[in-house]
Amino acid sequence: MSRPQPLSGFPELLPRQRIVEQQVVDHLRRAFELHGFANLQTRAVEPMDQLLRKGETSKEVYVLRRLQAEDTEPAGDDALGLHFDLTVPFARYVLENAGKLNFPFRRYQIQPVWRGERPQSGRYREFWQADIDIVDLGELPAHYEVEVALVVADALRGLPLPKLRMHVNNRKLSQGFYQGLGIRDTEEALRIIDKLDKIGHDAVAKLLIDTVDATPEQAEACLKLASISTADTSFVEQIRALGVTDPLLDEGLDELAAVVAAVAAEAPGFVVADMKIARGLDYYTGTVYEVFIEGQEHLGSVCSGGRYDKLASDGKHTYPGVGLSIGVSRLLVPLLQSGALDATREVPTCVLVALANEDERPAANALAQRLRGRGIPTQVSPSAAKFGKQIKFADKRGIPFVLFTNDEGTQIKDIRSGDQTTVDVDAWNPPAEDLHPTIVTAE
RNA sequence: GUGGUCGUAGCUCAGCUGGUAGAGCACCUCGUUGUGGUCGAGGAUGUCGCGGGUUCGAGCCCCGUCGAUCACCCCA
Repeated sequence: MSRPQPLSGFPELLPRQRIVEQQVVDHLRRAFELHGFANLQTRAVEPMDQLLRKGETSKEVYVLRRLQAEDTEPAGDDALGLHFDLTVPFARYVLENAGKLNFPFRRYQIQPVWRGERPQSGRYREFWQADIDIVDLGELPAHYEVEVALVVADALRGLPLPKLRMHVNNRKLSQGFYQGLGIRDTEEALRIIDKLDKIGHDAVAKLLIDTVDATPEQAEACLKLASISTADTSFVEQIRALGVTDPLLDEGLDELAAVVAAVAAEAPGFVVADMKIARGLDYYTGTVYEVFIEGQEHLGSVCSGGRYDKLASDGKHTYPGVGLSIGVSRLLVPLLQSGALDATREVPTCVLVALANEDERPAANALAQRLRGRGIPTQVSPSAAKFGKQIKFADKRGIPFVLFTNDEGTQIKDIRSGDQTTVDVDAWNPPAEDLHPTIVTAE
């Protein structure tokens, strides 16, 4: 029997990597709660018709099937599929609980999602998303499009990550511009522009001409727009200078300028208005966001989202929303695997209580419990082996302190420096940075 | 889902035109018989991803499969 091999697209972490992930998630959670977002957890499955509502994403869904199901059993819309994001389940949850929720409602949700795609670096079949959304009843004020961007900027700040950049656009702006130009199928035009980075200027021009019947001049104007990218609100003048007018364009310009101005003020250097951001998902109707790791753009967006006006609607009421989803796995797994991110140790343990002989175990347990009582993670040595072995046990795991009991009383040794001093167990505290493992970045 | 490349010890890798496996690091023991890391000596380790085929003989050739990775697709 050979060793089991990993399953493609289902990454699993080692303990010290998981410590990093856990701390990042804790950080995000604290930040979201500081902004007043309540936590929510939704079930892993949704009915297929809910998941397929957006049409094109259908092929990515993992379908759930009973082992004992008969082949004759229908696997249609009443079948269950694993959710592929957290926005669609949330929209369903809002509709289901509309009567019990207070609007505007803000929530965060940190859960795994599943997609049946072929894995690549940064692309997984099971991965974690950290999602925030704000939904309202009927109308959603535009200022929430500013707020969610600020929350994410705040949440990502202070994490030991490479430089991140948020690219923002507004669908009204792009579609208004295309409309003003006289292009009919503005949705399709948007999808084509979204390919700009991948297939290049000329191929996009050709597609626009072939697919949406754009004239060469219209195609050129679309590409001109897409080339605009500014870190402040100067994009407004640049777009005005292109001479296209449309009411929808005006709306988009105002909304995007508000987002960019606010985020640039709050998190300098973080945001950039980027007219070629379009987003694949077709339910977005206003601001769209994509965050990239600078220099790692090939990984794709590590956080994205936007405003959606009609995702949650029961026919009578509509609950427009805006939200962003951080791809926790995409952000962390490549950094963990390359060693760019690591933890100071692989266990929570701060102190190892050494054992002189097995008879002392009850006393050692009591000693450990006193440290734990003051919040110091402590474990007792697995055996009364030679002290050198016991120190090695701690060293291999990165446990910084070993406690000995000898003629001099209780002594704590910092095994990094070798310093060993007699201490009062009920008064001793490790340096704050040693109490819990922390994240370290490779140079 | 489609196509390309790759898969040898825990890790990084070597292995000639097919002749039944090696290095460095890590690990274990001892020197140092109850305070680790250095140094020295010694030791253990693989169904060569898995399954099948060709051959007197396969780590090496062929087919399949699984995994890794890249591109497409799509997206966090």
